[in-house]
Amino acid sequence: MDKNIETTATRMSGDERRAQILQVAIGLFSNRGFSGTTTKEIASAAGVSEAMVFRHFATKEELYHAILDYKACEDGMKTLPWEDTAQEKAIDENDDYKVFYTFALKALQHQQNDPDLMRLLFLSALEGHALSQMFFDQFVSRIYEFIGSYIRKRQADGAMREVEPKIIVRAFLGMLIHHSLNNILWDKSRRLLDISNEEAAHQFVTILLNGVKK
Amino acid sequence: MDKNIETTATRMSGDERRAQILQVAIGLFSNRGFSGTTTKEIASAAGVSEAMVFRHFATKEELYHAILDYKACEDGMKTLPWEDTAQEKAIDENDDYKVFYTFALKALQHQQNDPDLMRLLFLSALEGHALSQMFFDQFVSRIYEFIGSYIRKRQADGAMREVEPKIIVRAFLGMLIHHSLNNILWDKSRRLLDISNEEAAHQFVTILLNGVKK
DNA sequence: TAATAAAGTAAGCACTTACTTACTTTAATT
DNA sequence: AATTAAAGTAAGTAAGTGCTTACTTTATTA
Repeated sequence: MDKNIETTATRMSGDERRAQILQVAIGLFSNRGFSGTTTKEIASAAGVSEAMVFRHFATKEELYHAILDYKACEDGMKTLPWEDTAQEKAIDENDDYKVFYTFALKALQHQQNDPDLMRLLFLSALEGHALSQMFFDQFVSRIYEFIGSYIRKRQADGAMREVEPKIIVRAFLGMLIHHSLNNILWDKSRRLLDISNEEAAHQFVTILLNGVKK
Repeated sequence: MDKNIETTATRMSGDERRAQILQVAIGLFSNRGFSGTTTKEIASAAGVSEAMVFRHFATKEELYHAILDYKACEDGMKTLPWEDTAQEKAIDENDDYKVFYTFALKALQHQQNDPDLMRLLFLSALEGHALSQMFFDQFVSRIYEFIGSYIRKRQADGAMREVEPKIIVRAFLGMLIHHSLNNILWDKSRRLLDISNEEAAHQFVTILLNGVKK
């Protein structure tokens, strides 16, 4: 009578099924955390028996690792600033506003489009998973270096005050990440503050640049 | 032979035991989350049988609620800005730096002294517990109003640019909370950035105030 | 078209979970 | 010194938990 509407030829190849289980698990882990998600839930959300989950991933832990790898590497690493030609041009031209605005807008959009990544990263950090630390060491410290070195250059130009660049980066990332976190966690309906990513990026960057210029 | 060293007359009154279980549970819940903590662990960390935990708190959920109540109300509500005479004086005198610096330093110190509160709040938000939302609605929105109204006053004075105050508050809180979160979660050894609370408060406030002044 | 390998499952294993029950120990009170 | 009420426990329970086993179904290919 009321069987699944489009799930007729559901049998997938091994790779397809593995990828699908991974996707489904991302949604669950990022909303309920590691210990809040059961392998049974994952299996039934994927529409297969639990045994299939364990055929593709030896342990629950291994599945979790695979997700963090996938999310942090595939998803996080390649979507961010370096290798962006517009950004490079702005850097060469010392167009402070453009450099920071481009970065900010990209970050805010990325976080809005994929809240799972942020949830996953915070949850794994809070739950003390090692992969979170690895992500921080590899990815975040590279951002500090990237923006920090631009700031150093502008300080040498006499265009910015002599403040430890890392502090400026922290202030900047703080605004961006905290804003996204607010939107994702507490103020989903934007009752407290409802602004577009463009507006947010503009205002944060304006505050920051006025705050550090000479 | 090697029994507990000081645990001779361990029998406590009901209230004492209840309070002790609560304390012990705070430590566990804030480090492992709700579903990552077992009632057995709580009991043995408190040095009693599981049955005692359930005598004082009907369910695990109820214990968790009691903790969030205790932490958010007792701990968070009363330690913050309002009712501080020095703060009130600074507000009356329009001493922007003092107003924001005092707030920032207090917040940073509080977060450093009691990382459990922050962990608890983020974990419960990520795990989707209702109490987290309640805390946000009651506490955070009041901070927005408190700082926001001061900003509005200074804007009327012509001392600050006409930016939606809530955006400024978000930028400010973003710097503070993100900085604490970094220290608590990823950069515990302060390898990336090692500054005192005073230094951090000073730099963040300087950036913010220069960023919004007219 | 029969052989084969991979996709799939049902049922269960050993163990853990939140929570209970029936009982014992301790300390205050009469 | 006997009574009583509360603090405490040992040993459960039923319903999960991650994970396995022994088996069946389906698609490909020799």
